[in-house]
Amino acid sequence: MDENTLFDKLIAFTAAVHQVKHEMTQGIKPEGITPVQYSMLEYIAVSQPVTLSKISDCQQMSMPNTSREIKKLCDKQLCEKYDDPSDRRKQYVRLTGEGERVMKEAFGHVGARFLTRLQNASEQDLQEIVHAMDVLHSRVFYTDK
Amino acid sequence: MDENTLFDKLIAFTAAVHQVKHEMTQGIKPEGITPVQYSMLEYIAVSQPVTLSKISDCQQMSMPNTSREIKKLCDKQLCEKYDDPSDRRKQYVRLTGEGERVMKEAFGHVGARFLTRLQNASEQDLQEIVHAMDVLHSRVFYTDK
DNA sequence: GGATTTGGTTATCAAATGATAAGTAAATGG
DNA sequence: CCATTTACTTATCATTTGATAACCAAATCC
Repeated sequence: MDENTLFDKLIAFTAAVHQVKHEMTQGIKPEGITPVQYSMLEYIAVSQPVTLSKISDCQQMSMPNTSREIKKLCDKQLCEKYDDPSDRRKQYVRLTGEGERVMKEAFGHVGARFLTRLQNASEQDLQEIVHAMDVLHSRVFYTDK
Repeated sequence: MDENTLFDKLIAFTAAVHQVKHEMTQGIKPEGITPVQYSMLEYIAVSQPVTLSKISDCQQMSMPNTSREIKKLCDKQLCEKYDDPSDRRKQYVRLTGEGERVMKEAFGHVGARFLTRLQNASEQDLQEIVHAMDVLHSRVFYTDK
């Protein structure tokens, strides 16, 4: 396998995913939420409950800025903090009911848009697509570190 | 195929790609280039030559802002504009030699980081990965519209 | 050939984001 | 038990980004 071919494909592929995701999420962002906040909500939605430090790490933003943005999201009642009983320095963040609702709706819109791309795919095509995602997710785009 | 499973996987997958790409490109950004500018350079690198309107469309930023940022990149000698002889309103953008060099280096760093994720993959694994990218790129994450 | 559209520019403003310094309180480690 | 580290907060500032209005010149459209 030619290494450069692989790299070129990786670059092109990640760029494409990035762009399509960008298109898909255009206009769905809940009222009054900034892009960074949306991205945090998305991360919380799939990883909750999660500490501020973890959010800071994974979203690659400084703790002060993470703290500020989470505070804003809490003010908007989209998420809430609660103490870790075993370590009182730590605070976990989770979505509120409203936050769940908002993100569910956002994900629904994204889903609907993806659906238009998949509407003339056969059952077999879908199987293949799911398999491809599993392969790449587990082998290349894993995020645990 | 359960539609929700597919959506959940799509959401999780795009989030993972996004995050990994973010990690991969951390710290590689050439001196004095902002995130938006880097993203534009990346787009130009894989799509050149390309008009300002097209960049504006695909990067989903307004023409005034596109114009401003491209101007900055031209000032930095990373890209250059030239006229379309058949339509004198249009201007194409392409990387300069220096721009090519800078992006090649950036892509090289990203490639190297991906390599560490793939170092214990067999030839067969790599084939499978490339195939998976081809499937997803052509069926789900195509960007021509 | 005059109105409209297309492609792009300049200027300006507000908001979002990133970075830094300085602080608190709880846990951990000799 | 004192020093250090971890988890998080508050405040502040500069830069980036997004949005809008007003403009020019070339192309196109009746």
